[in-house]
Amino acid sequence: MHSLDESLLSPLPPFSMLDRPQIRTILDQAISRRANAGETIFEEGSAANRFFLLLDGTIRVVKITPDGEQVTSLHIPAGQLFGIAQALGRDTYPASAVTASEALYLSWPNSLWNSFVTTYPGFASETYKAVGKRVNEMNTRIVEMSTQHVEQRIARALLRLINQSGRRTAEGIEISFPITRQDVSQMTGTTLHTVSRLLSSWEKDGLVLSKRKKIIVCDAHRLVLLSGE
Amino acid sequence: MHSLDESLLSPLPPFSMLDRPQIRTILDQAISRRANAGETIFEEGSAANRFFLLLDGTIRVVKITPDGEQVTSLHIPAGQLFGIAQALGRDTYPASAVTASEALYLSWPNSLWNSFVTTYPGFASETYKAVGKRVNEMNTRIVEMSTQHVEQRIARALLRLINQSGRRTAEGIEISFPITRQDVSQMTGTTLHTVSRLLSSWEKDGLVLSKRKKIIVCDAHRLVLLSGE
DNA sequence: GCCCAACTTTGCGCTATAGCAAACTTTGGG
DNA sequence: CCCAAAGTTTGCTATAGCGCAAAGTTGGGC
Repeated sequence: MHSLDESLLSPLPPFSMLDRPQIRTILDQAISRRANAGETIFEEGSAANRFFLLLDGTIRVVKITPDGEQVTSLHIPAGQLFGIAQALGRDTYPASAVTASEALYLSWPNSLWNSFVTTYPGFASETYKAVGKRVNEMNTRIVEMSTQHVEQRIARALLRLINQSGRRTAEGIEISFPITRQDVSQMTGTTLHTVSRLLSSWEKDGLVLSKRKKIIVCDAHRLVLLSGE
Repeated sequence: MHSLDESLLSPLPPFSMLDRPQIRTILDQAISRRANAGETIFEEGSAANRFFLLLDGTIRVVKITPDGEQVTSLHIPAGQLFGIAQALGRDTYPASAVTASEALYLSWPNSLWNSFVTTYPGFASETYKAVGKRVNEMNTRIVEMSTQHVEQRIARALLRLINQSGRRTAEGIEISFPITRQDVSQMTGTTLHTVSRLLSSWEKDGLVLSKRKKIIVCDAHRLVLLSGE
């Protein structure tokens, strides 16, 4: 495990107020790992004894129902903390974390959480801000699922994805990690069939462009209209 | 505004580790208010400059969609903190708080939040535990809405309500605040019509008993079965 | 005690979407 | 280069639950 550079962490909100020696200490306490796409980093319900920072890639936060269905509650882009059960006063992870693409991440034992919170200025507040954003996103999901049609929900899901982890290309904005119809259906509470039909018809209309495991939004503006403002 | 008794707060989790003089100080800084059923305590999006504790009654946490539809994301029973935007690093309330019944509550200016968190042992951790529980509840909602049918969702909603604020009566367990079909539909993402039909048929089967603005669960066990284990 | 507004019930038709099924396509590995 | 596995498309059918409409019921305020 070779030494990581301080510049990795210094631009990230939770650490932005710290000086290099502080970041050095934090890095030296971290374990760094790489994971292939589709690997599970931690499992729902298991003892939460570490917290994580995603350096590269995307993480899917997934819940599994008693009858085996998967529901994706959140996507975590690079640069964010995850698995922060401590911030929610929990000693067990509320959901599983699965890599959507190849990922690089750091982790620390929970025993360090308190010292991070108390000794590093800005860490606590930025963390709770992140929690707040996720709570907000979940809330939005609930509202959407209660009031909107599948078409609008899928449109919004795509918009959220390109917003959060879009990559500009010649044809439009591409979702920067592999994503299947199935994945989208798990994010929107539908079936892969419906997603497939919808994407096909959008592709005919030039709204999107999709290959296997890949979605490119060509006309974000019209998608916004479809999503119901 | 007469003085409140320390025994009001001492059994509540966020304050349970404090001694009477500490609670006295906290109480003396609080403003106490009463609200009728249906009153809005604070509005989604408005500046979050106070935080609250519900002493009596029930609060509905409500979001309103651009086209005026209401979605209830949470119910808060007596004894819990609410409007704790600070804990989520926000400076604006993420949803509106509406009283479901007559309510009694305390509130403090946000400027005191930090001192509460730092000077009162247990306050921070208990608060974040509460946040964690709510996050969990929201997650559950999302999973339910994604995978379950209306019947199951409504069954669960009722079970959750009697669990959280049920009152034992001769006929069964009664939801301890006035609740309409409309309210239930806003909690489950359906229409009042569907809720009405379902409640009627459940009443025929002896599962529930409902009057105007009142629901009593007679056979919780069979309701659990309906909810899909 | 009566009236009105707020709730509730119920019927009917419609449609968005799930469910099922089967064929097709892509891709990576042996 | 071919095969298997994973992902995608598409057609058909069934139906849950919504939207609309209209009539009933309840209870609080005057």
